[in-house]
Amino acid sequence: MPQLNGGGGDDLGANDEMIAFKHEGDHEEKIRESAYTESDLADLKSSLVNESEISQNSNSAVRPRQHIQEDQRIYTDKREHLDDVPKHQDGGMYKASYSGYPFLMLPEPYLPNGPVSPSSNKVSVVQQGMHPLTPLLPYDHFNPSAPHIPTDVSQKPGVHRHQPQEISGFYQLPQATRLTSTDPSAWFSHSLMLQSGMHPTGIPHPAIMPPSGKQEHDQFDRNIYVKSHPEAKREKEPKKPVIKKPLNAFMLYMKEMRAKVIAECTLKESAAINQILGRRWHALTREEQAKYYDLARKERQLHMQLYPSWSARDNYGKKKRRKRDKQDSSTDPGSPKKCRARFGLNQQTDWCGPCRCVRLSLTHVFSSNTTALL
DNA sequence: TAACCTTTGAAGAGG
DNA sequence: CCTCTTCAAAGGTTA
Repeated sequence: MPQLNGGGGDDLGANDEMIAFKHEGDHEEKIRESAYTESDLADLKSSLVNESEISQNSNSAVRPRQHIQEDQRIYTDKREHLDDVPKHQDGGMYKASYSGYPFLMLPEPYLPNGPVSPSSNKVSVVQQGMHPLTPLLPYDHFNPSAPHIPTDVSQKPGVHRHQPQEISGFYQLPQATRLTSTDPSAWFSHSLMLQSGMHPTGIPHPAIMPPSGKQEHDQFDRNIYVKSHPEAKREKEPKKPVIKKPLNAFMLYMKEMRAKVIAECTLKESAAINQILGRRWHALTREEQAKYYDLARKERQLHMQLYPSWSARDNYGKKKRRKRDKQDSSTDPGSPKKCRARFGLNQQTDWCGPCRCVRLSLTHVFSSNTTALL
């Protein structure tokens, strides 16, 4: 997979973004689908969804190299477009206040009472009664009224003590929830967080996980490890808390949209939900995706500042994996993804539940997008 | 009980 | 430089 400019590039998207459904079988599915007679509206819609994806992706997910390069050229345009977004947002979008998230400031369209961007209505990220990104932002445990605000910022060498102006602007706390300290660096104390899994405000950072890696919501408040048995813990040798990877754009999108898809679909199986979300992700406009790329970029920036010495490599091997036989699911009859390929559109009664739901969801996506576009 | 499944994207490793 | 692998989330499923 082509690499983004991880350094100064500060990308908003991945280079292969235009190569949709790189995973096995999608190309095959598309071919099969296009071969079917469009006997019902749902099928038509579904096909058109794929067509739109295909057209975005130069007609196929599996193509000769020159086509891929073409994609990358196209994608470069997209990147340029995406790169523009934060520039616009620097003008103040991210200075908008947002309660519940300590670091990331959100563009106005995200605000519960803020203006709604007309471009953001296709797959709305705004949810009733809550901040639209609340479900995806892992920091909703943040308690601005935390009594403990350390005045002593860790002097650990190598840790950035002063947030760049850009960051402090981006991560400016909302008025109602702002800490009494006006020094953003006071929010971040690397050594403190590493030692205790806690944010210097006394609030644990979501990226910090117990060595077990297992999330225990009652103890961690989402991702945050809080020792419940300090004595017992003390006996064990102090293991370094696991600092998780920052979430990428799609992960942020999934966090936000998962509940919505589950509600629409009654499914809870994450594998199926994620398939739906993956397709919906591709159905998003560039602008809509740009929001998440931008959020992810800021996540990475924040993560880098919080844990300058952290590397993704640190977590390699943390998960014990069974023999990952990376089987080609196109040859795996048990793969729920392949029901359409196996049974065809005309025998959807043979499809498993997840596949039926994926299809229904795609139909829904198509309807939404078409409505929005019209 | 813990890995698997499933998705995209980021990052690292290795050829 | 390119390709492959791993890990981020999540929750039902499976070994």
